[in-house]
Amino acid sequence: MTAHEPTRTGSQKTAIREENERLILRAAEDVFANYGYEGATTSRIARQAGIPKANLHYYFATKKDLYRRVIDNIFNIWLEAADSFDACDDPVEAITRYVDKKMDISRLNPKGSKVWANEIIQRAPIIQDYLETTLKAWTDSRAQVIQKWIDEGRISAINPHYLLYMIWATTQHYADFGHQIQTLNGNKDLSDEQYAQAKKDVTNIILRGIGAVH
Amino acid sequence: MTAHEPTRTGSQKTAIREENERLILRAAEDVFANYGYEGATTSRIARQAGIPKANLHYYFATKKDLYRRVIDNIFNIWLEAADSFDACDDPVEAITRYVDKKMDISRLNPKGSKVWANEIIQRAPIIQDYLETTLKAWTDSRAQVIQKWIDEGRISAINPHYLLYMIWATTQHYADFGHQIQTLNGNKDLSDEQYAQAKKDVTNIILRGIGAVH
DNA sequence: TTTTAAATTGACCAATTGGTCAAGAACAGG
DNA sequence: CCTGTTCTTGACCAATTGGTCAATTTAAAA
Repeated sequence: MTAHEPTRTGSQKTAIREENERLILRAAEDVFANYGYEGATTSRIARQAGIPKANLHYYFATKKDLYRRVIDNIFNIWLEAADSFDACDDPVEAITRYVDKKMDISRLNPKGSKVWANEIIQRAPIIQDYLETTLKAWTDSRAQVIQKWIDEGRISAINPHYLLYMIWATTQHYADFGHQIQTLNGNKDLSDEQYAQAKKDVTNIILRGIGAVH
Repeated sequence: MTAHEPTRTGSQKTAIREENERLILRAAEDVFANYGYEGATTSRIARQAGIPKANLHYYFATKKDLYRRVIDNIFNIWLEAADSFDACDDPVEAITRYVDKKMDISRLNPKGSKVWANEIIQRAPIIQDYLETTLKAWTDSRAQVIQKWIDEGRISAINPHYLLYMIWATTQHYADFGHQIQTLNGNKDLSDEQYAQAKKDVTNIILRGIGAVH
């Protein structure tokens, strides 16, 4: 709980608080993504949110608190996308949907993905508990689903974990390495058509690669 | 040129200088990878190299100089690996070799890969020129090779760039997200056997995915 | 209106940062 | 040996950092 959080019973937030937290979180995501955790300064986040630094610390006691909230957000977005994996039992459709959603997230929310990547690269100093609990549980459970597909002969025998890593790596690459992709694309962002094509190529390579389609 | 570099004609370095630069660069790679550019402190790098901070600044005038040298290293390592792409005209063999080498680098030199990833995530503030010159030239040239394979009907029609991104993303993931992989592997590093299997799965999925093997 | 709580803010602080400097130590060639 | 260069290092500095605080204003409740 934040030090300055109102002490009223219940956790209802004022409209002012709600709005300001939203502004701060949006600015924080941007600054953390572009400068890393240490490179991000609370005064820069405050400036970008359009408020004095002291006011930022009124809403978020420490930089770490703020950071954790930003990571929370992207992690929950991914978990929601992951539901598409469960929505159906057909490997082709499940993987197609999952890749589709993750590619969309990389396009619409690249900053969150970058903050996550940064955190993992630096060995998850803040959110190691997420990895060991929520992420591990989700991963192992979906690996079982994939293993079932293998046992049923619907896809070829590969290690389910390495398939998941491949999907994560490829889809998140379009967010995390978006700047490199943009540069190699003649300093232009991928157009809607290009992005759609990338999505199609990625999906096809994976589906054919695991023998789900021929 | 470094401010304190000896002014003698020719660029021959003392043995002492050679050795100390090596020590510092090794420590710098580690610290930059684990803390990011801003999070890394010159005093920490110096401590890890076993020398006083003032001595570090005798060899490398600024933190930025040091950082650029570290990035230079990993970039050259990758460029060498990329030669395997040219060594042979068969798509199966070329891609197999390239993936193999890149996976090896991810295992043997994960820190360099992490520093690079960090730099790209933060929009390449220091090494943008590399992306626009060397990397762009290399990429476009190899995309042509891949396009030729497509035209000859040896692999299916996909966008060569998106295939390259997929290879980069997947192989580098084993370095950049190594900590996540380790956590999901029960907090144990991938064994030699596991890593070999991952390499095999990655290679097979890609080769089958682009219709190079059946 | 009065009263109480929430929100705002400039001024401030201790700690840390990248980098400097001057004085000396070690080393090389003659 | 001597002489000039390379190397080493503790002490130091201006700038920046995350975070605090007390004083004030705004909003909500009674």
